[in-house]
Amino acid sequence: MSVRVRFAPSPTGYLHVGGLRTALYNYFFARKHNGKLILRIEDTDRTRYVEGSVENLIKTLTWAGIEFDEGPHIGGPYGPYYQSQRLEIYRKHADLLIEKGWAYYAFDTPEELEEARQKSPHHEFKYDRYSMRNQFTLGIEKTHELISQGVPYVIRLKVPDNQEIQFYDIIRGEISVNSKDVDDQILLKSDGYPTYHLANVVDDHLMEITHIIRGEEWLPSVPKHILLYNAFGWEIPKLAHLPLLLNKDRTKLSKRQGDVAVEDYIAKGYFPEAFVNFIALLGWNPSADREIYSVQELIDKFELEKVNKAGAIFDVVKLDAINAKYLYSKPIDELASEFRFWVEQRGYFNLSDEYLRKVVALLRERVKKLPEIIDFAPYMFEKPKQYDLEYFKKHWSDTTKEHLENILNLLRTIEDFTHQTVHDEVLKYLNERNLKLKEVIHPLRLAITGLSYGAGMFETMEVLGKDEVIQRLEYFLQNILPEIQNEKK
RNA sequence: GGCGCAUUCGUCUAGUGGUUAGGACACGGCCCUCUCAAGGCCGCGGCAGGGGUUCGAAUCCCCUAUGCGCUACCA
Repeated sequence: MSVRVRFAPSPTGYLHVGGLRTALYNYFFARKHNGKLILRIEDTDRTRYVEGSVENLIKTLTWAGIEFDEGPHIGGPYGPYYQSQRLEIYRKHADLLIEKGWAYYAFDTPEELEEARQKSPHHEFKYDRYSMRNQFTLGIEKTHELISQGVPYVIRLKVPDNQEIQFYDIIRGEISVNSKDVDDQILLKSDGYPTYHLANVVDDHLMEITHIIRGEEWLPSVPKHILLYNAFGWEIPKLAHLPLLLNKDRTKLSKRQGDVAVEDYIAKGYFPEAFVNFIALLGWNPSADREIYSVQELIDKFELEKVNKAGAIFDVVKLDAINAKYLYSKPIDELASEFRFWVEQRGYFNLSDEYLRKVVALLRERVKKLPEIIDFAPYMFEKPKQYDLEYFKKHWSDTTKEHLENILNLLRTIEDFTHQTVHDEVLKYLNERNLKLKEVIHPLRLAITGLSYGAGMFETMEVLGKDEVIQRLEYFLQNILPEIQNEKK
């Protein structure tokens, strides 16, 4: 039987990084086994629905390079792929469970249930079908009467009293739970929508899903699902419950402690390849002898059996390191055109492709993310607004001004303004006077960039160009120098 | 509270009875050097604890501890 897996998010806003990893593992698994990947939207909670989130989900998944074979955006033979459009199907199956005696009607209101919960000492509440308001306490006739009168009701799963429910998880192995610890789960809500438990079992079966790969938070409800599969007489898909992604303090990854939306990382300028690479390695590792893998390699090497059991902390430092590796190795032209987007977002237009290419080539090794170049080297985009005074104090001597003026004149004479020529000329000047490069290179850097750090100074000068360099030197010597020397006193 | 799952350097992990417990990121040092990076070399640092089983345990079993998840007419 060919592999069919699904990613089934809830349209509640953004794509959670944990969700992305789940989607990724499903994607890897599907591709590796030449199977199908299905996108199914679990929108059975109308109160949590966020307008436009499905489009956003698909957009973000696409950014990450995940392609679906079936889904709401592309259709497919097992649709509809919105659960909200499958209500009759769930209703029919719920009725079937009632008929077979696997489910029953209940009339307790949310308020009544809440009250019962409050009364129990330590969250010990479990639905008691022999004391609450349902078809067992009310009787069949009364039940039908209430239903025909239009009294709201839910359909609950009738969980057997004391039965050991066993199942096998590909990642965790044999797991066993006694049914006495399983609640009579609501399957069909009073608004006619199914709960997750009914909907996912029915859909996974009807959509012929062969492997359920999802987050660990679903592990405790597997017994309910097993009961449902058995009640319907259906085969249970293979199960694989992924470990959770955690905050630095090992709590479940949450909004409070950083960004959890994939969209946030897109906005920060991480590359999709790098982000996917990083996320994929949280909870699974093909060999551990390196950390950079292409998507194709991840697909080829992926094995559910090798996924870790314990949760993994989402560490941005590592993400940055991986992103930096991609930044150092991507083709310059590709980076340059992408860089234009970030540069323009910051309000810098009218920069040539060639200029952006040079800036990226010179500075990419000094930052973790492409847009960081703008903050790291603002002098590439505008004249210095301020000058590092500490840097000035450290490298300025009584003769520095004179040398800078001489070098400025020297630069004016250079026709071929490349880093090599400038370097040679400046060094010639220094050698003639028996001076070291350090005596002028820092003052030059300060005058031209305002900062104490940056790429090689001759390379920087070449990129900025002769006119700009001369302008900046002149401006510094005439306007800035008197000012800061004044301050110094 | 109940039930379930988990536990190898700070972090991500390799490891499936015999290894000096390996790698990467981070951190520290050195080299390179016009600064900052990058790169190279070196270093720091770990099997949660306790019992078993075994000639031998990070690996198998049990207990404890800790963490996490679930315990909704949310997914």
